[in-house]
Amino acid sequence: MVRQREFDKEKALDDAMELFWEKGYAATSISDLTAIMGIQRPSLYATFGDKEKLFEAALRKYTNLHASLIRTKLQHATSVKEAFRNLFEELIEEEYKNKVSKGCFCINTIIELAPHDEKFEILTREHEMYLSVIFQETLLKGIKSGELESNLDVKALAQALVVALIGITVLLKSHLERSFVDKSVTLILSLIK
Amino acid sequence: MVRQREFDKEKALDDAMELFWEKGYAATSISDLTAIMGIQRPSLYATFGDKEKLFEAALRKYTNLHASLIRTKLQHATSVKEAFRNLFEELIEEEYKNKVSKGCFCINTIIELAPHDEKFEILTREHEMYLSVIFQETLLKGIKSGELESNLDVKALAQALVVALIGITVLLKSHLERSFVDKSVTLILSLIK
DNA sequence: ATCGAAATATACTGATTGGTATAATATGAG
DNA sequence: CTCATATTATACCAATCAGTATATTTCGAT
Repeated sequence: MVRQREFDKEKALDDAMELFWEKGYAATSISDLTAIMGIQRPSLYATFGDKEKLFEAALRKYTNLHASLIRTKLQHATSVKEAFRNLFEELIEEEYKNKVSKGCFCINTIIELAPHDEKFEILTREHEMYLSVIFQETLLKGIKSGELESNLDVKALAQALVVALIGITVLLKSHLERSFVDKSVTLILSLIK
Repeated sequence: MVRQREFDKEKALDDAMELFWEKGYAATSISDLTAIMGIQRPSLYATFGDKEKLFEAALRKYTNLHASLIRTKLQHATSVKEAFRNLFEELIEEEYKNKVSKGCFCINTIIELAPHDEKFEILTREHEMYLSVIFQETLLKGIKSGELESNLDVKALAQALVVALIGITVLLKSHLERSFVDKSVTLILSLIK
């Protein structure tokens, strides 16, 4: 090792993640990336391989962050019902705040790349399955604490909540009126008994 | 008018719709389009304007077809519950049949273009709202016929069903295991009482 | 102080992008 | 038959694409 890298690799990857997240794979050019990452073209290729490798690294970073964020939010709540309500409401609040709604990087990739590239089909599928596992664990805790009914179909409910989360996230990107989103969320959360 | 067009405009638009639906806006080139539409480049521009205009025409054609397809399916059923069950199950069956899952052209566009182009934000939002109206009408018929409880919150339920439909459609693109999808659908449909 | 390896900056590659200019062809109106 | 017009086919445009060759700079090991 002789000359040290002048930029922060993780910071650069963060910047790439944000841009791919907002614009998708095809609509993001290498020039866009080097501009926002603040590095030169050959540095990008030397550090991250090529455009697809960089995208994959960015997506993996996102799914890890996203999973641990959701896990944390669900853990730090006294009531399971309240935890899920907060999860959905914060998502809604967040998306209405931003002018350009980026949605979920993983969902965006399911739509754009999963059907055409098995690598991303697997990566995104495993993330969604992992979310349902987190949801299951949370629901189980609620049953143990006596908050939720013991005959609840935990697996089905967790999976339905993932479906709802995805549906809501997509709808938020077209700025659907707030009451539409709120009403449907309330009804779906009523499945948690 | 002197020389008649040698190709069928609606047929060509159909072909463009299929390709945009499968690959999205950015990943579809004019060369891809002229190849599948079987026409020359200047014919495409003379007939449809430019790439974005062609995409918009294709999407409008899709949303019209999609809405009337769903309306028909819901009308031609004796039971409202069965009608919604069939709607979801046929969607699932269809997506598992195809090797490349195209999903829903409107949802794909919400993800790719709605956040960056108000024209598509509005177009896609209105389609999803229209679907919820079709769902509401169907649920109301079920109440009138006595099949459904009269105190049902029709609007909220219709909107929740749209959310679920979107979530399921997205998940099908990453080829999630069948039981995941089936279980969550069954639970969500249990909201129709 | 010198050498070599890695990171940098500039400039370049061939291929592809969306969009057109041009010229040949077809066809109905007069 | 002739002319005007719209459609066709070919060939082209500048701009941008992903990726790289080259040359310079940096800096620790010797």
